[in-house]
Amino acid sequence: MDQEQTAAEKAFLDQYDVSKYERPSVTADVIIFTMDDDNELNILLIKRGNHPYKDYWAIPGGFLETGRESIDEAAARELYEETGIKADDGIDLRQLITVGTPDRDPRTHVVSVVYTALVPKGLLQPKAGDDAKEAKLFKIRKGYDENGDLSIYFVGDKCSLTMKNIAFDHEDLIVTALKRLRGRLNYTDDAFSLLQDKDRFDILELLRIHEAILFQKLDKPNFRRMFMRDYLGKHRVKELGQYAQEGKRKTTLYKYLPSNRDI
Amino acid sequence: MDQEQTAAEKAFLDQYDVSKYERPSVTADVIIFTMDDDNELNILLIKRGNHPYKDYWAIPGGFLETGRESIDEAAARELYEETGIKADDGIDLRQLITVGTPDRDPRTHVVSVVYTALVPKGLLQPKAGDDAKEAKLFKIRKGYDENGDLSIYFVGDKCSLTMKNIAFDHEDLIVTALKRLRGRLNYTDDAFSLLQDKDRFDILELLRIHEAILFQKLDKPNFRRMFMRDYLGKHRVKELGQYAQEGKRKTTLYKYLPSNRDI
DNA sequence: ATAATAGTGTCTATCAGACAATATCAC
DNA sequence: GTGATATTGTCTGATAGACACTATTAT
Repeated sequence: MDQEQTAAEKAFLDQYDVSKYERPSVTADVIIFTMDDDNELNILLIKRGNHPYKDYWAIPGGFLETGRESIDEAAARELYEETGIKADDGIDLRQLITVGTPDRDPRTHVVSVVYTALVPKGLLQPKAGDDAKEAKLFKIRKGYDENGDLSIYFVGDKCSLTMKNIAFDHEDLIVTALKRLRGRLNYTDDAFSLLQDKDRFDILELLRIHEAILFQKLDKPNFRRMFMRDYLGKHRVKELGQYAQEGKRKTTLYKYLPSNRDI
Repeated sequence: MDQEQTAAEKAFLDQYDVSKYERPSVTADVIIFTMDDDNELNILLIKRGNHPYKDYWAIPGGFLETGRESIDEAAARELYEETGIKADDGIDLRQLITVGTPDRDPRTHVVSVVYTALVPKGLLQPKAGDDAKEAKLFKIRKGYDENGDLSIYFVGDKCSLTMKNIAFDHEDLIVTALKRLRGRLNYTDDAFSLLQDKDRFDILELLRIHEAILFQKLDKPNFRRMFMRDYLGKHRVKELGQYAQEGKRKTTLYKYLPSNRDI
C-alpha cells in the first residue's frame, strides 16, 4: 500500500490541474436520536433561518472543510457544534447513507453524507435560539398519513410537525435512519448507546429503549431471558449486584462491556 | 418537501456565492463481484496506468459529473463504462460506504462514495487492454497474512496479488464489502443476484454462491430445507418443474420472484 | 454395476413468544 | 395489607445443524 514517491510521480503531481473537474459541495449531516423522560425516542431538528427552505425544519449539517478534515471528522464537528457533545467517549456516530441528486439543493449540486448519532438519555440540552436558528427536540411518533399508509410525525414542546414541515429530502433520510435502527437492533449494541449510563443500568431501562425504537410493547420475562442469554451469558455485560434506586424497589444493575466486534 | 419560490428566496439565491467554500473532488467507485466457472467469488480490478499508484491495482471509479448526474447515476455509469453492463435490469448496485480523509489521494482531497455491484455469473467479459488500463477478474481467496491473521488475496489468470499490490485505501474497502456481503447473506436476496439466470436455477447453484461468499462448505440437505422454508414457502421463488441440464441428472428448477421489501 | 448427485427423514439443542405464577418491596 | 414491579417457570412451535438414509441417473 505505502509507496515511495518516484521522480516521475512527483513530476506528474506537480503538473496535475486540480481545477480540471467541476466539483460539488459536500456536507456532513447528522440525524441525532436520543431518549426523553417519557421513554420516547426523540430527534434533534433545526429551524432554518435562511433560504432555501427558510423556516422549515432540518437535520443539522454543514460543509466539509476541504483538505483539513475527513468526512467522519466533519460529522463529529457538526454534532459538537449543535449539541456541545464530543463524538469520542461512547457516542455512537455512524454513517447512514450518501445522497447526491443534482437538484436536491437549489443553490448548487450538494452531496450529503448522512450520519446517525445515538446520544445517551439526559445528555442533550439543545441550546435554543442561536440567533439565526432554533434547535429543538421532538418526540418521534408513529401515525398514518392521508392515504392510510404508515408514517411518522414529530411532537415538540409547543408545536407538532408533519413531514410537510421538513426541509430538503430530510424526510426520506429520517425514515431511512429509523428503519436501519430498527433493523440493527437485534444484532448490534445500538440500544446501549441510548442508555443514560452505560455503566449502571437495569434491564427495564434497556427494554424501554427497545420499545421506543420498535414502537411497540415487549414482554418483560422474554426480554429478560434474551438479555441473560445474549449479553450476560456472553460476557457483553457485567452484573453489579442489587441496588435500590430512589423510590423504587431494588433491582439488579449491569455495566456494559464494550467489545470490538465489527458489524 | 416541495415549496414555491418566493421573491425573497429568489433574491437570496441570486446573490449566493457558490465559490464561498472550497470543494473536494467526489468520485463514485464500484466493487464488482461475480462468480466464475469454478464457483468461486471473483472481483474486477483495474491496473492503473497513471500516477498516483501507477501499476497498482484498483477498483474502478471516476469523478462525479457535477450538476449532471446523481452519485448513484455516476456509479451506474462507472459500472457501464468498465463492463458494458447497464445497472438497470436486475444488476444489484448498492451503496457501501463513503470515505473522505484528506490525504487518501495525494493529488487533492477526494471523497469517494463506494458501491458494491453483484453481477450475474457469465455476464462479465472484461475488455482487456484499454490502452491506458487493464481490467481483470481475480478469484478472491481466504488466507493468512505474515502475522497469522485472517486475510484475503487475489488470484488472476497469470498473476496473483496480495494486498500490497492494491492502490489507495481500496484494500480496506474490499474487506468491508466482503464482510457486509457475508453479513447480509441471511436476510437479503443478494445471493440471487449472482446466479447465472435468476429465472432458471437449481438449489445447488444457489448453495455454491453461499459457499463462495462464506468461504466454507454447507450441508446440502439443511440448505435445501432452508430454501423450502424461507423462499419457496414464502413465495419468494416459483417452482418450474423438473428438467435435465446437459450431462446432469434432472433437477427441480426455480424462478426468482423479485419483491419490493426494503432492507 | 458403480459412482455421483437429488432428495427425504430424523434427532437434538436452541430459541422466540405467550402467558402463569411467585417474590419482593414502597406505600 | 395492597399494589406495583422484579423474577422465575412452563409450554409450544419454529429453527439450525449434524448426519443417516433412499432414489435416481450418467457413465
